[in-house]
Amino acid sequence: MSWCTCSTRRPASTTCWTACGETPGAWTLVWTTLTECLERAMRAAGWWSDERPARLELAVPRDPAHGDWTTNLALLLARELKRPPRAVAEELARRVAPDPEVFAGVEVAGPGFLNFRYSPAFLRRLPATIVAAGGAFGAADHAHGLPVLVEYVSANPTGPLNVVNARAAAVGAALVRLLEATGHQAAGEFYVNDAGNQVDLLGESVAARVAEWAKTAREFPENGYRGSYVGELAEALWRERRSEAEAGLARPDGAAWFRDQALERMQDSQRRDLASYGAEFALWFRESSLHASGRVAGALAALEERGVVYEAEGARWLRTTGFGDDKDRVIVRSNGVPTYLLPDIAYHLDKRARGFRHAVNLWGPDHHAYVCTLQAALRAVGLEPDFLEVLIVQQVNLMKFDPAAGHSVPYKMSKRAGEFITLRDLIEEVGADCAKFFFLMRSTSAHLDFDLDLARQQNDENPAYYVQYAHARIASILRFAAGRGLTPDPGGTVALDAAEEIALIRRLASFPEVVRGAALAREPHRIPTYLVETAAEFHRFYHACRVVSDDAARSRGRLLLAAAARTVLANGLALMGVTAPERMERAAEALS
RNA sequence: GCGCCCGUAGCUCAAUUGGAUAGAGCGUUAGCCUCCGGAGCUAAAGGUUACAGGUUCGAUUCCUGUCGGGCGCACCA
Repeated sequence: MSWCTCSTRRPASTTCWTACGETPGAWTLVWTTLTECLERAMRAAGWWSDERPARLELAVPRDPAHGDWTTNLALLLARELKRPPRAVAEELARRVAPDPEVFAGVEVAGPGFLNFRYSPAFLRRLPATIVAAGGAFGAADHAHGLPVLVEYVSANPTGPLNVVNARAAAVGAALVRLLEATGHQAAGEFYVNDAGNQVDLLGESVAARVAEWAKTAREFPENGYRGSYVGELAEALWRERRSEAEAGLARPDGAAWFRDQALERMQDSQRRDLASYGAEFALWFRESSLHASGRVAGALAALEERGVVYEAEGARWLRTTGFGDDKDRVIVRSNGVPTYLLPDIAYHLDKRARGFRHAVNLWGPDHHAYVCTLQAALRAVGLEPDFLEVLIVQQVNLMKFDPAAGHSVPYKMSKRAGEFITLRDLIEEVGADCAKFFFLMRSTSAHLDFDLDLARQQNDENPAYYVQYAHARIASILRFAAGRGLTPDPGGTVALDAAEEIALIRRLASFPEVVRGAALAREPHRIPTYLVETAAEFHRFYHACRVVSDDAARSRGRLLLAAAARTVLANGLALMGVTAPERMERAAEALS
């Protein structure tokens, strides 16, 4: 193992976070070294205990007056030690020795906070560090390659994707990127429920529509799928595969052909929609493969071996009570057919068997009652208690402006069966970037009011353009400067000491911590929140500090800072799956 | 009836898992372009964080109860 030659002496493989130049493009958080620094101080004071690290809290304070990093460690210790918090803080402050290349020092403030402040030299160096790191800035190896499977969307293949699927797709894809950026080995997966009677029903519905083309009598199934896409599927089959379709209608067991055709085509359609939306899945996992490979039967055997299955009322029950569920669940019906729970167990055993150490599932609001059940079932079959983590993606209310009411009201979808707004409609209406930005802007667990009119507007009222505009504006400045032969100062040698310059640098410095927090809390919305604030910080800098001026040295220094801001904005947008445009053109205002 | 999510400025939402003076956008009002993109910036106004208790140095955050909104409560998936 090689070691970085700078003062941190960190193993080069885990990368050095200072601008020492030994491992450019690599960035380990200040967080890591501050944690170690506090650990040493506690050991020196004799206050160390092994469970301490898990509780150690470091944060970037809201108020810049409180420094660049802060910890409430002394306040927590004071309770255990039964000593005044200020006294504990003072003693810790005497013993911590933050790297002088990075921190100007530590101060005790308020009831007993320890506040750390970056050194001027570190701040001056930072823009060059960020630009050198490029797309890697913000990423850090926190999880050491922990394999995590994120399952999301997983819509039934019986119809087009809806707006909640669109929200889940935006959140899931962002989560995968966030986990990768924080050192997880993350994979996205789509679970296809192709084995239930829903798919049979779709097949029957399509067959009935094909029969209309064939002028054959065939009853449309009760509760069949009546959306216009069923008719379109039928027409496509009739035009492209007429002889097979006719044979399928004639045979008593011909429904299977329609089911398989409908399934393939629906899945292709969903795959195309999601790909155009930037949600790529490493695997589309079919439930039917679990049955075919014997894994469902295997799961049942594993459960029985553990003695958590019993018979009652002609069915077989899983004793999920005792593992956190409030009642036991049927896994094999009295007619011998498994319920959905059993393949779900088999599926998660398969996830674990494929090497994933953790599973994150994104489910719609109608499944939240099932969370406890499945988690209990997985514990019953012997998986780690916290193997499965479920995030509920809450519902979306599409809103439209109502002139009569004077404000936006929920957009009423057509009452006709099967008519609803699809993911594709939404992209055509407001654009993929805008849709993703709006979905990611809000906390996943909260209901979302999606204002269609606002999202469609290409003007200053649309928050989605604000961040993109800042990025495009920086690109424009760099183009303008290049035309005058000015490029960013690569060495970061020019002092940037205007208040707006320092405020911007400090904000850029906190990006890796925001990424870490967003990934850890599974809260992608922290990224757009941060980016909006960062864009605002940049605009303030832009208005206060003329970038390209007659002073070439100063111009190059400010160009470097602008380039660093662009790097952070681009990296944040990339995490969201939103494009970072080099230039933006306003659409024609004349459009109705 | 039971369970889960939510209740923060007129509206839509933040608030770094219990931290310091609760912040943005939209809307309202008043300002800022001889100059790098005005899709921008500055400022004002707007709050008993639904309500009542509790836990502690400290609560929008945690606990209990009440009110209000949403979603679930199958041998459907």
